[in-house]
Amino acid sequence: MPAIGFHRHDHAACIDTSIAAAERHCATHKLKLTPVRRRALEILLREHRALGAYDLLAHLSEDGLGSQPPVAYRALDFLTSAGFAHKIERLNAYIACAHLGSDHAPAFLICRSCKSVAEAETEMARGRLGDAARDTGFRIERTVIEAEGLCPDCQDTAA
Amino acid sequence: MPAIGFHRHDHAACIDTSIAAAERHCATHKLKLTPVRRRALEILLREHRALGAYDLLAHLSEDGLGSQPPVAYRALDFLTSAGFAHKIERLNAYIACAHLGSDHAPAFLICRSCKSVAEAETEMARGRLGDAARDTGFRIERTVIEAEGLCPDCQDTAA
DNA sequence: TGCTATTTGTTATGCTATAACATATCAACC
DNA sequence: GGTTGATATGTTATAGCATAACAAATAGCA
Repeated sequence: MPAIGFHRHDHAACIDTSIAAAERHCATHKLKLTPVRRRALEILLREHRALGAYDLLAHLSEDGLGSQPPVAYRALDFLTSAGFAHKIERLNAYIACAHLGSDHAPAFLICRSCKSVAEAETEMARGRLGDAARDTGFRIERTVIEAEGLCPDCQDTAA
Repeated sequence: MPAIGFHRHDHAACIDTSIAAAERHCATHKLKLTPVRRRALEILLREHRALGAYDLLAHLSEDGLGSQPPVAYRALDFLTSAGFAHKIERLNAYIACAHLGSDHAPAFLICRSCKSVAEAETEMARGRLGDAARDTGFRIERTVIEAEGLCPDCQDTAA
């Protein structure tokens, strides 16, 4: 299972590994992976794409785990706070973390054609953002780094 | 008037310069800076902060220039397409471009305390995002680069 | 002038997100 | 074991962001 990229991988194993990592992280940090939260994470992992909060809610609802928006948003708050999922600001959507367990500042490549999203890692202090922050004395706490464009497959299709 | 930063500058001159640059750009590119569009740009420049579409609409409405959401969104579409304004995805808000006229990939520093926003410039191919794109064959068309944190003033206040 | 494309006006609606309060569950402590 | 406080869930209502669709006006050009 590659950390970055649009290619295929052993998805069932990827889900199991991620859930196990989430459980370890919760045990270590005294967080509770309750049924709703765990199911939400499973759904995001299984879909393997950015889901809107209401899409997630629809899935949760099928499983009898809440039917009102706050249920989904609370689960997403937990997952994003714990680093198990990320919000894609450009899409107002949420995606399971691809490097679950490590503390990181994620970056995303978003295909405008097939809507697939790949996660990379960044260093907050690098690039112009870091330069600008240093120049002005700004203290960065969180970064949103997203690129929109065409993934390799969709470039081929277009050509 | 500095391109980057949170400090004071000659704001009236900054507005005039930007409007003039916008007019030149429209003349060159056969774009129409209609009354609504021009007023919207003036409002964004004058406010000098990120405004929600409905905030902008309220200002336009005071001037008798439309009272329904699409009016604001159309003006914003025009301004952002032309590069006269940018959307801050993290805030669902819009801000006048600080380097109006030049083609660029903007980056933003957003203070979570006072909500001020500073614009810097980036190179799309730099940093991890560019590395990841090259590694995977992804073709970047647009980037969203935003940092959230504390500006120098708010760091001082907190201390 | 008449044609066409663009812009604006307006209604209605859909998607995204949270405030507020009630209820339930859990863990720690006496 | 029961009380207490903190955390999590259920539910209603509403706020905030954005666009589809169509009608009317306006501008540029043959």
